[in-house]
Amino acid sequence: MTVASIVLPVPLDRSFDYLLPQGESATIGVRVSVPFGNREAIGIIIGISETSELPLSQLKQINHLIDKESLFPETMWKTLIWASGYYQFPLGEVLFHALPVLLRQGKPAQEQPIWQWEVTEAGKSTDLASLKRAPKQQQALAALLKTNIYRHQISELELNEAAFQALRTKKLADLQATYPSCVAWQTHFQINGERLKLNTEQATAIGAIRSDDKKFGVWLLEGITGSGKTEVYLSVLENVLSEGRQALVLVPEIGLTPQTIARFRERFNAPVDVVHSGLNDSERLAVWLRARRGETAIVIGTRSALFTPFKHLGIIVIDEEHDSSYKQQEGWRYHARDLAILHAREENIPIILGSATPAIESLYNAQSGKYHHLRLTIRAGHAKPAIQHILDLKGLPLKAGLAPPMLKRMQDHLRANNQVILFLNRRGYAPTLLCHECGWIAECTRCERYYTLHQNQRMLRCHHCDSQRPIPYQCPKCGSTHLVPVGVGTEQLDHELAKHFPDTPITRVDRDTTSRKGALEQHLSDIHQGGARILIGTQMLAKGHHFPDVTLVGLIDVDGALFSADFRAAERFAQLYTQVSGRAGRAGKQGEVLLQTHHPEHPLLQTLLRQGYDAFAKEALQERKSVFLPPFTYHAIFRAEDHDNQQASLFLQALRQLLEAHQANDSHLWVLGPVPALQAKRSGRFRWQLLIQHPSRGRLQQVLHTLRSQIATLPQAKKVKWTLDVDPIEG
DNA sequence: AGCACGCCGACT
DNA sequence: GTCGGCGTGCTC
Repeated sequence: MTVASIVLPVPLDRSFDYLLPQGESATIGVRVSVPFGNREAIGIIIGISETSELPLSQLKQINHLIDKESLFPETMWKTLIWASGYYQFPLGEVLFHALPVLLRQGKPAQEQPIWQWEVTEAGKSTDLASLKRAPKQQQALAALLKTNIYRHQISELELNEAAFQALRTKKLADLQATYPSCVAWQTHFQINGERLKLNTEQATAIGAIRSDDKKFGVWLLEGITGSGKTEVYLSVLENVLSEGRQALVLVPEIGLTPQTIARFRERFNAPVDVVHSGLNDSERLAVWLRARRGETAIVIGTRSALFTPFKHLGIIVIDEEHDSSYKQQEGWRYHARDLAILHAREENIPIILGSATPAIESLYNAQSGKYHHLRLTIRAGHAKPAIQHILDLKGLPLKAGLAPPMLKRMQDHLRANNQVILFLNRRGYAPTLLCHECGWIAECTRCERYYTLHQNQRMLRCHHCDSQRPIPYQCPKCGSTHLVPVGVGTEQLDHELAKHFPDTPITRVDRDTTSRKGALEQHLSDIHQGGARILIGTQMLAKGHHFPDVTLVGLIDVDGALFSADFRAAERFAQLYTQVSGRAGRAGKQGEVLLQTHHPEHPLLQTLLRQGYDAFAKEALQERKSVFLPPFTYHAIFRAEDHDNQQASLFLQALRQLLEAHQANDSHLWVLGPVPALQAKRSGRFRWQLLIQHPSRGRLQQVLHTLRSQIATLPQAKKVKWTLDVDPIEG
């Protein structure tokens, strides 16, 4: 009897043993259908043996095997097993997460056929006139006599499915499965088009990576905006692809711009597959299969594209490696950049981390020699660096959060026929609605957070749980009708500027104006075509896009980032600031960046503006070192939530007690909490968290591991919803 | 996670 | 009298 250990997509940290059907053989990594409880489930075999901890008579038998060979390349398998341990997340859920949806559902790991209608012999010899009483069928048959018709094209040809089905019952036409034919791209690989002329820095970077591109190595490519990072990626890829090896390119969630994709497609005479949110499940599976068979040369995609299996992967590129969208923020909280590095090591291939503003962690790794550090400091073309000003708000009269000098500069830039971008990281009209008589503030009771006033929708909305209610006419406490908005959001900025610049078209880009599908793209193309002169946006406008006619960038409220409780807020601000100021004034036009703050003397601002991102990062690293923060220590956060305010806190307190036993013989183990989470109450649930810190990653892992096995014995654990976040990026 | 079993409140 | 609420327990 053969016993198979099987994991399932359930939050259980264990496998289940099943008997293999008589005469069948199986290997690790294949899917099976098994009876599980009183339902049927898809599982993945993780081990084969002759024995089980249970008597064989108690084991159920596998219903059937779905795959003949493992769905996971050897290296991917190792990476995923490691990741399950490192992130303390059940292996079954990790493995299923790494598969396309259709494979999770048990669909065969084969290309879905494309169905096409074709005419039968009987159909060919049929007189069209005989169908004159069924005009639709007549048209359909006439069309089929000319050429086969793909099922998905029927509506485009103004024919209908029913007509074809009728022809089938008459045996005049039939459906035929076809599979896209494939020619090996390697045999006629070619590099297209003219290469841009490289500057010395680019040539050096390319040379360095190329000379070492057969083995593992992490290359931190730090290149200022406009310094030609993409050109470096492309040139390095030339080498890899010409040897018949494949490439994986990861981009941030909103960084997948058509221009970037076009550059990869244009350069190589080889198939480039893009995994984006617009793909349906079968298209995703198709990319997965093509990559696995080696039929695609390059896969470009966001975080989850990391799990694409390749026949012969030659290199990984992580663009904008500092971007927080590489960290999964729910369920299995993995970091795609960190896992990609691990995977590259497993594959023994190079990995390039590209950014204008590398993560502090990455710079630290470069400094300590773990990564190679390459710099691109020369901006292409004639663009001069932007002029930077700090605008001290103290004592200035503000109009919708704008100081007079800001309005003046906007006026100047608009007169010169340029575009202006204003960043304000707060959507809605005003962050609070206040009663002028008694001081009452409109608050979402489920989250204990202020409602944001949305004037256009005539609603109060909670930005934490997304609940909404009508704007009250009277104060519910004192009955006064004198309710006033306090603070400024993008919507209000929009209103005010429309009054101030009545003839200037304004576009606002935030979650409210881009929630409709395709709306963001529409806004962006408007901006590009010059249809908007003033652009108002939250952070989402900053990433990945550049607008050549923008010469003035205004940051409306910088103080929030300077005095945040989250130690990473300053880093994120510095990255945003550097990215946007790098984009001001390309194409030979002088750019200008204007920062509004009440704290112009703040050392962080001073360093950033006078000496740039690298100097800022050095100081930030020093500071983190002195207060024992990452990357000098490692963090893990237990979060718990419950409807009852007590339970989550009690559970974490119990955890803390377990930790105290570890602390007794390990003075480096720090425990902070339990404390209420940043959003202490959300959607009616009370949220608490417990931070664990240790200077040794391995030691922290051991502690987490034992802790997790102990949790099962805690009675409090069953009452609350808890999660563990290893290497959290939000406090 | 599902899904069943099980024991208490408002209803055709 | 039942339908159904979600607490608890189990899954080879």
